[in-house]
Amino acid sequence: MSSIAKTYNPKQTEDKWYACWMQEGFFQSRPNPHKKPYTIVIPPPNVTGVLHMGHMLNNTIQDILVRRARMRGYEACWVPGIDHASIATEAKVVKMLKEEKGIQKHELSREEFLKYAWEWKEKYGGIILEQLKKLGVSCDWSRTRFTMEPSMSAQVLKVFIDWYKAGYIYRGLRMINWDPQGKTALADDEVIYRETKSKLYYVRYQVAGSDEYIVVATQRPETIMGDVAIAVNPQDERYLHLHGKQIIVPVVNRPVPVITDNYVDIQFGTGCLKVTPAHDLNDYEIGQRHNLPIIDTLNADGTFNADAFDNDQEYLAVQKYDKIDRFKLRKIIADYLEENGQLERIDENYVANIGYSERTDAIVEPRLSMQWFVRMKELCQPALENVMNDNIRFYPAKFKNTYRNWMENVRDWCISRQLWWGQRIPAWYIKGVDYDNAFYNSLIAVCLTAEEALQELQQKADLHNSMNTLKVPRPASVADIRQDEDVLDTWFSSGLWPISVFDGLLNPENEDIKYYYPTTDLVTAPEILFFWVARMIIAGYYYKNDKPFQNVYLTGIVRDKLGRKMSKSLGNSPDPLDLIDKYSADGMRVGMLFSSPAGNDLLFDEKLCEQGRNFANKIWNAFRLVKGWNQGANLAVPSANQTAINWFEAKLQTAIAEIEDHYAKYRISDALQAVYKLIWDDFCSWYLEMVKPEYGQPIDARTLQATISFFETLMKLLHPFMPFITEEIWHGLRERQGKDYLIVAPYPTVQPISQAQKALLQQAELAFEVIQHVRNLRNSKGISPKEKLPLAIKTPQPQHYAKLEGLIGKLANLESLTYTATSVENAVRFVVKGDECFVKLAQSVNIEEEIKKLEAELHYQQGFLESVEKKLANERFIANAKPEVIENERRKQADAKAKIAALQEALHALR
RNA sequence: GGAAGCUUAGCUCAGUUGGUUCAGAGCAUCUGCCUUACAAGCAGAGGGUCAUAGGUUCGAAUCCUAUAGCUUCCA
Repeated sequence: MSSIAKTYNPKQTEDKWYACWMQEGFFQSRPNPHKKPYTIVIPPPNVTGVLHMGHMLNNTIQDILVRRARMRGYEACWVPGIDHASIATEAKVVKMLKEEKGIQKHELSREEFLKYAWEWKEKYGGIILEQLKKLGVSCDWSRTRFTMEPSMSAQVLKVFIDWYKAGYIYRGLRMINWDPQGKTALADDEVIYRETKSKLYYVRYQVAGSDEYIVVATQRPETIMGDVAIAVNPQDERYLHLHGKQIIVPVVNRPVPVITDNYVDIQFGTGCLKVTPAHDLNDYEIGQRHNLPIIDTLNADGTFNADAFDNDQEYLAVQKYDKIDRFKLRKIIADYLEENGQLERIDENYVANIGYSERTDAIVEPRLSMQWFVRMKELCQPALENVMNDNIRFYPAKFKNTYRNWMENVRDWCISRQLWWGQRIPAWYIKGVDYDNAFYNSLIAVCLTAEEALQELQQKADLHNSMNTLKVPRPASVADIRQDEDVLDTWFSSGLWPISVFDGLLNPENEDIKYYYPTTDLVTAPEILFFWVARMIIAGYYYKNDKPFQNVYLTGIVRDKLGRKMSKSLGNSPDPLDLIDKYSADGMRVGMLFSSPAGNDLLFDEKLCEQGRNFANKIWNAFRLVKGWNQGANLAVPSANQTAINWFEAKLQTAIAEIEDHYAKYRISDALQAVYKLIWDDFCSWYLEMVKPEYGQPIDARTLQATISFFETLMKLLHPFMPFITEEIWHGLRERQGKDYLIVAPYPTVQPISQAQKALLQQAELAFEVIQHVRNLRNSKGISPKEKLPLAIKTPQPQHYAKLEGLIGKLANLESLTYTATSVENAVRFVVKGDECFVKLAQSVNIEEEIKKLEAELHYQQGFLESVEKKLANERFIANAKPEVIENERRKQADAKAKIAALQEALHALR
């Protein structure tokens, strides 16, 4: 025994076994017609990211599922990979170039920039995947994919072209969310709304041809120059007299009409709304309804654009503001209004819901822009249906609601990004044609190469010129055409992930896609239910006419103890690698799981990892104990040991069934909890104590072999959660040959238990109760656990105890266990079921105390019996309740009666 | 503004079809133990009007309604 360390040392163990598993190729998967596939595609982490607690949780769960499937005989395939994270990566590379090399992005050509970006990706891109190995994840690393590698990009472009040709992708002028810092459009869901303290400016607008003025409340005075109308609610009596009048817009002195629109909230501000269609989504919609002009006063970088003003007088008025940043301009305009007596007041305590870019955190600007869109409505139909009818199951199911809500109100998806890092949109234009005008949309070629595009554009130009008086130039060579500058949204490529990782779009008949698709489980965060999950489902039904995965397990958000989301800026996130270092990967995995029911956020506490580490140590010491036993020659198995073996065998079977049930419902942390209890409580605290030989004594062969075999089963059950220590112990329990590794050992299956086993489990419960009473008695009387005590049981059914006598004697440290027909004098007594138990003590018994204790128990039992009998006396209960429920109440009644009788007898004897 | 969800022990959470010996676990607390596998441990104990108010039912933590508080998603 001395050769095994007293505390478990995970460090070498973990590195050793991970290397072994890799070398033996256990993670690698190939289509195998003799096995059923079990497939997971990893939610690809960002190339820019660092490992955080969310990855830990997410990948721990995936690994548990994969490892269990592998042991259960499935062909388990976990495909890892990373995504290119267009905006985030480009921002990082731009920053790096500026800080390290003093290069501005605009000084570089697209090709030069991309060269740097790829270098950056090569250097940092795989970090997370490397770090995940420390966690023990069993991904098939030979299948690692990257969303921008050529074969993946080719698939992305194919989809763009397909969907364009099918009419699902179009180019259009839309109000989009513009990130002035990233200088790119954002999808709706890339905008994060936060309550932000702001100011509300009350500005006076003069009514044309009168001295009257109205007051308009605005949060953004810098947009005043783009005002094209004043809107009031038609019901608003304060402004009835202004209907049809003209109002003079300050600064530019533009007369604009007063219009009425139900959108205007009478309560908000003054009830007058300035309408600036170019800079507010609602205003844009009002503008559309009322046929208002659009004056776009902002440049792409968020500065003022004086060129937007066609009217000379207006141009002269605003010329001085040209190229001034929007926030500086806000101040300037406010000051200007103030000086001209047009600013009535400022509400300094206004809180507005302001949109920020998810990537750059810049305040998002609504902007009209020519972008590419996916028409969602029709594509979403099968994706919605198949979730609602449970063809794809969500765990927890409550997310179906959220999903439906989004799918039913889905809006077209803006997929173009004004960036370089990403798949460049395969759309081609004729140089010299003004494509800002949607009229020329018919002169766009969507195809892979410039050569194809040239041909197509020539034809289109010819056709156009034959039908229109406004001619366009006919491109003579590829030099006369240009490709779209923009790239595609990253989610456009990750939405294809479950198909594209198997090369299923360009090579749809290949072995892999046929075998592994649809994948089995997807584990991800609810935050990206729409970004990602929904889009994979859409693509899945479009291209494979089948779901991309059968089950979606949605994890919670990892928060700190105070319930705050873990973030770098708050500094409240521990470094997962430090935690692994401190508590081992096994400990960390257990810590993550301990408090994470599906879909609920988990408040992470390092204590849980500590608990995981302690658990590993507990197992380790159980292992030390068993390894320390010497098998005695020709020793017969003692009957107490045989009972212990029979009991644990039965216990094990019920636990396996329970664990199985938890897994079936994706209650992973409950499954862990059940394994934890089985090992710590049932195996270590009860079973090992039952069979443990006295110090230095040998153990019989039957018991030793049974114990080792139990230990093996337990390691199998625990392996998905704690892969390292279990593999270590697996190899420590027996000599192993060849590929006899736990990672591929067959997982225990549920065996039904017999009536005899059920009875034994019940008898053991009774015995445990007796043992606990005796232990409690020692505690309360200050009697040492070493002092042996005599126990007498007064029972009409001694056979209930017969099998476990030896074990009761051992675990309660009894001097004797006898049955008695009469009360034992001068003894401490307790009642188990209907049986009175007596422990005679050397010290004298405090009769008063004993009476009090028994009376309290009696009082409770009587109350309980009363409630049960009330139920049974109720005719309607007897009439309505299910037979087994009534049966149960009868049993409760009988048990309580027996117990009361025993208690009364005990009290009678004492008095 | 629209929608969904949550509220159970000091803390974090289970509680499956309404009925299992007064509602369970882990952590924390308290008591006693350095008992020859384990102090990263052992043996025990205490702790809950299941948010509030009604309702349905023989029976409610569980179903319904309202109220309060919290959270998330969408706009």
